[in-house]
Amino acid sequence: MSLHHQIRQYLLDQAQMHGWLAHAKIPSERELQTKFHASRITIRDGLTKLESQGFIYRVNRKGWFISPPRLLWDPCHRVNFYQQARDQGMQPETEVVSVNPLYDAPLIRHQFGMDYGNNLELLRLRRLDGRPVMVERIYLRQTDFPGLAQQPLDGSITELFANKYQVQINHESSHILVCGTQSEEAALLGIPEGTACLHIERKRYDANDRLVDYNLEYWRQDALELKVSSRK
Amino acid sequence: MSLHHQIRQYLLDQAQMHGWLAHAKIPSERELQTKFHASRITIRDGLTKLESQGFIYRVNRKGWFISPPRLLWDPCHRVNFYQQARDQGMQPETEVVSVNPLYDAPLIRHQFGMDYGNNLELLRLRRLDGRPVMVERIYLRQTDFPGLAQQPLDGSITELFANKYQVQINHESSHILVCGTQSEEAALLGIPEGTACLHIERKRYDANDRLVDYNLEYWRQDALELKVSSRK
DNA sequence: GAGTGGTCTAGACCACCTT
DNA sequence: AGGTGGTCTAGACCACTCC
Repeated sequence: MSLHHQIRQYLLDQAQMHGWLAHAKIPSERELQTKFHASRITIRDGLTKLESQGFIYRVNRKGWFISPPRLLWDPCHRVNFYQQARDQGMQPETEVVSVNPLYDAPLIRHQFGMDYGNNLELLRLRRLDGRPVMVERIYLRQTDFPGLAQQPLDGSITELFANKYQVQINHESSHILVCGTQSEEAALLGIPEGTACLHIERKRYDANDRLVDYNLEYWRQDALELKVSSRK
Repeated sequence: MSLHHQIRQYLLDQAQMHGWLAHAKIPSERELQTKFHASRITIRDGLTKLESQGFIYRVNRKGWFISPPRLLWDPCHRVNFYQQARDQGMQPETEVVSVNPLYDAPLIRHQFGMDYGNNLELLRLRRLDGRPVMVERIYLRQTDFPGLAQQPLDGSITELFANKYQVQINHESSHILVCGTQSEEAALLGIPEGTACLHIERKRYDANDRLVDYNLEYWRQDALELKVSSRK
């Protein structure tokens, strides 16, 4: 029986015995070493595998913790993040990390076609029950949303578009894949650079098929479960 | 600069210099060891990280290879797997691993409600350009599809439903998440047990809202990119 | 200062694949 | 038989967190 199975079983047993809950800290790597008479690398291999399966997660230099249930999310019937989280008994938070004009970013500007103008990047970190779970970069045309940086940006961007600027999202297209985190995203999420994450790239359009915003999301891979339904 | 970055950069440079393509074998771990004057564990850490990012993949005890482009897949406008793959210049194959009646599987039978009857499990392995990329388990009611096991099962199940049994899929619901592979799935995909994979759970219904089939897919995480559009 | 994970070295033996 | 990855030991030092 391979080691990460043993560790998994041990953690499951302990969790049941001691009533461990989501976010509970598990014994340190050195404790597990003596418990299993194994070397630290072996233990870490097992923990890393459990992490990649979404069973535990790590906080840099603090420890390993039991993963909570995933947030269930429907990218099509896109309801408000706060609503969605609260409905599932989680405490959502949003932190605005930075708002910056983009002077030179050909790949982003290319998304907006010939319609250049200065683009704006909004970088936000979202938490559930205090744990950072997602970093998103939102790109839009500064000219579409004058004075946006002075608005409260920690709520629903969609609602801000609609209420302050009379811009309605009509339809959207998303790509979903597993990829690695870049250094800034990793630092914000509190995970080592290069750790795999669930990546969602989304383009949202108005009723005239004009791109309104371009959105890159990076989710801790144990934090999200997507739900997609085809039309009936 | 962290090691997996160095390795990544080295591999990218080499790939460009030598014109490496998708599925090209990269130097063995021991070769990389001498090249980087690093211990094997350090090398493996780097390779494992590159793997979890979808940049390289492994074949058990054979080596590490450059990942090909991902198959782009829309679970809503569910076109035929073969069609989708060929349109993207990939060579698709399907292997029927087993077809077995399920006598006792409460979790599966529960999906089919009170309407028990013997359920059937169809286990298939799908390849792209010779590489195993996905394992799927399809569950259905034996009574809905008499003699199914005698039909050719390596093509589109949806078309078989429609053409041989006059059963039309009307709508479906999918859940998408990252999880670990069980031993049988891992063995079929040729990866170590417990490796993270992209998991899709799908339920498909007829026009009367009756569950037709229940489908569990396990994708190598570097093999797939999902595309989802909201209605316009 | 003590404890945590992050990174790394220098070996070892095994199972399996290729030749 | 020789090469590959899979698994493992027994150490080490560092950066950071907590107290």
